[in-house]
Amino acid sequence: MPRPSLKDQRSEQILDAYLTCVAQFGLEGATQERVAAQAGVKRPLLRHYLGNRDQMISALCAHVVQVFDGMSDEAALGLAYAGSGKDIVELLFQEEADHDPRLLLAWQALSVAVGDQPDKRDALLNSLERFLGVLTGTLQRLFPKASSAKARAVAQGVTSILVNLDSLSMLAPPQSWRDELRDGALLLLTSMEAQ
Amino acid sequence: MPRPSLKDQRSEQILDAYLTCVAQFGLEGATQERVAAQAGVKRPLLRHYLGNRDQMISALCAHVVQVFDGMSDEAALGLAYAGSGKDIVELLFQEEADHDPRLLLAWQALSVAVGDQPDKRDALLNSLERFLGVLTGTLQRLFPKASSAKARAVAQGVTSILVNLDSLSMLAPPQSWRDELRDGALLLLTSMEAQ
DNA sequence: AGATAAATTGTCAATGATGACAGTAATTAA
DNA sequence: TTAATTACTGTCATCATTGACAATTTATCT
Repeated sequence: MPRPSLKDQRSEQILDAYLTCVAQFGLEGATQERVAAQAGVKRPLLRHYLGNRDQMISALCAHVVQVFDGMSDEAALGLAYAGSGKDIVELLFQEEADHDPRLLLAWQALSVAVGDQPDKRDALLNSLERFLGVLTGTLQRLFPKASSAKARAVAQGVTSILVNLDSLSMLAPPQSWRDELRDGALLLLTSMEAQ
Repeated sequence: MPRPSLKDQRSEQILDAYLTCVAQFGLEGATQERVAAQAGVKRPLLRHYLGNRDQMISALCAHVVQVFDGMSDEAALGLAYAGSGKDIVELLFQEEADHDPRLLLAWQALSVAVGDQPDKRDALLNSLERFLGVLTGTLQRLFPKASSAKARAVAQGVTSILVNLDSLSMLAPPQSWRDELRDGALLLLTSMEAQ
């Protein structure tokens, strides 16, 4: 009887536009006007589908976490075939792929903006924890002789370099910096073999 | 004849309050009201000393770069006495000291917000480059046998971990994460000895 | 065709942020 | 004491952002 609901589809579309704006302008800079323009809809629609500002932020947070988790799962799939530290680096730092930095930029913007709200704070931390878990697990599989603490430390370091790479992308750093960061990650991974 | 100028002193005071607000709320969230409240002055004074919004942002950018450069110089002084990778980590990751994460948070917030303005972009990149230079130089002194490319890659990695540590500070991560990040940096530095 | 429920748009009031400037207070030199 | 210059405050106009809701359109089922 009723017109078919577009709630899921439109919500996704708007949240992705929201994510883009937050990555570019920060949370406070991502006004409803900008989000609406980015999504190609009129502003009142944002409210219709996502509610008021606070609810929009909550929804964005959940969306970022969901996308991040999806990325972690995807990485886990790829890393299952990794046979060396070099394989890991090539998978995580591939440039030919369409890895856009929006996600981690939005993740960071949210982390500084909602870090005082325990529920969102934990959700963001958990999403990062999942990625760290994937990476740590892969390292333990590849280097079973190393301590799990070492695997964990290396995973934290590699993740830091990945995050930093996306952060820097807004400054359009020279290609050499990207190479150096990738090499840094490779060195860190290589240190898993030592001793 | 004239009343003595407080321009330098007040400007510094206001810029530091501005830096604090940008670290906490992002560039767009650091409204003049908030900055004025943080600095303990009335809003019209901001305009009196720093000009309009764009000029305030430019001034903040210069201020952040200046403080960052000062930190790099200070680090250079301390690193001059470092005799091992462990010394470097202890100096850069010391917790007893009053290293507050505001600076790097504001640096990041600015980098995503003004990354499209070549002058500010270059200023921010140069400030990071100075820090990288200090760290790379120290590594070359400590490990003269390693290639300079390797020193550079390790410097990039350690810097990434430092930046990430300050980013995460807003999420109040468990102490174990901090330890793991520090250990990751130490592993990276230790890899300078290999081969 | 008509009923129903959702999608979409138009519009206005309220609040928030910035720009601008007049006006007052304070400090120093002559 | 007075002139000169700066520090500081009060206040208003303007624009941007958000919240809210009425009104319209569209798609589906009976």
